[in-house]
Amino acid sequence: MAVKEASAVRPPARDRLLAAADELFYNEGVHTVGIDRIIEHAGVAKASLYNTYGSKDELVRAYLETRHASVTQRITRAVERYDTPRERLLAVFEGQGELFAQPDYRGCAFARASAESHPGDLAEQAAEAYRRWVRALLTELAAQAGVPEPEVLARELHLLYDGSGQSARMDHDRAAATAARAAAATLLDAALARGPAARLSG
Amino acid sequence: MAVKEASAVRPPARDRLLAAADELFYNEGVHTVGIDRIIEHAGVAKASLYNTYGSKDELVRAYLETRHASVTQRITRAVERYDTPRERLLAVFEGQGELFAQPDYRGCAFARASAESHPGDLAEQAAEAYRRWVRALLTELAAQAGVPEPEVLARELHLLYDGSGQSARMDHDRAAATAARAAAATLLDAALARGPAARLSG
DNA sequence: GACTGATTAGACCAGTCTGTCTATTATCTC
DNA sequence: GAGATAATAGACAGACTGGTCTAATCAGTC
Repeated sequence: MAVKEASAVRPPARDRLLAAADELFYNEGVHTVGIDRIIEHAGVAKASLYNTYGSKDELVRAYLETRHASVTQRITRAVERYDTPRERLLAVFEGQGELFAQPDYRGCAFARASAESHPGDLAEQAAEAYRRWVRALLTELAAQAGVPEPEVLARELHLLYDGSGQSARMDHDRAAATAARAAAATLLDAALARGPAARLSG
Repeated sequence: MAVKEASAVRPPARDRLLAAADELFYNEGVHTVGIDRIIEHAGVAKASLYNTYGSKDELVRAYLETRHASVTQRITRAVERYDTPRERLLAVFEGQGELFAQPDYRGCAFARASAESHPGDLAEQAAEAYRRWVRALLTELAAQAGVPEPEVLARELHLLYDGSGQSARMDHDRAAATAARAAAATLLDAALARGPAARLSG
């Protein structure tokens, strides 16, 4: 056995720091929460944070990457639960509803982080990547549903998606995703009624 | 003539401070912008700020009140431009489009300020008041349009309204309000088709 | 010119922030 | 036990924050 196998022996300090960052950054804001709060919450020395992540910015990046992976995975799984294109498209809002149902949901992490950041900042880049992912997913699912102009519908649905997140946060309305799903169904049906699918059925 | 008539002689320092606060707070964030930046931008001594507003918090309050008055006035005027209930309802999104068309639009001021603030904070209260105003307006206009359940439609339209603001900010898509208006028209028509108005016409 | 009152620039205070550094302690392999 | 490694607590630096205070300057009325 070698002296050490860095990849096999997982240092818990890194994970505890990330968990603490995730909780505090998300709940109280990236800007507001200081290094001292994080290392205290993680039970870790300050030097360990800087040995592990190098800077607060890098910790923020890791936090946002974790959020991105977690959210996209949840939405993807919700979509994969269904078979029909219509259900799969609407499932995006069901996945969003699952996010809202978490006990301490406080709004879209990227919208929050981006609102605190400067233009071109790390947080804004992460938010833009997330938005591109959502838009691409909605466009693809709209196309598979047979909508004549998938980009147009995807744009409208993205409005609902964003609005739903904001309403869940600011109105403390966890059923916002349900309303968004209903509105999305209406928009989808209207788009199909205007498109080639309507000609086939009519 | 008396020695001074405080209400007649308007001190420009107060207004210059408010203008500087409006510009800097909105563009760079309430938290990020410090007192020094504001007084420098306003061309005013620090003591004048504290003699006039008392604290940074009070300046933030004045800034948000100004924004509230300005935005609600713009939306109201857009609505009053039309006569038919349908046009008046959709005009809300036209007024929003006018906001987006401003050269340095950076998203809903209340969403931005609220994202930086703590729960129960001054900024969050202002954001909630603004949201209540929007929701009440949408509900009233939906009712006047003859929709059977105005609250339900208003909630969906509020999602579009919020999403539109967020898209305008984060996607730099100033035509977001146009997409929101189109989606709102679809939702309105669908709601009317389900309601008593449909029975009258069908 | 003298008085009043507002405004000015800027020093200053106490606190917070990120980040560095030192010195000590715990852990683990030999 | 010896030695290497990593984690620890915490002092410290430099920059920033909101806010107070002093002292000088300016305006307008008598």
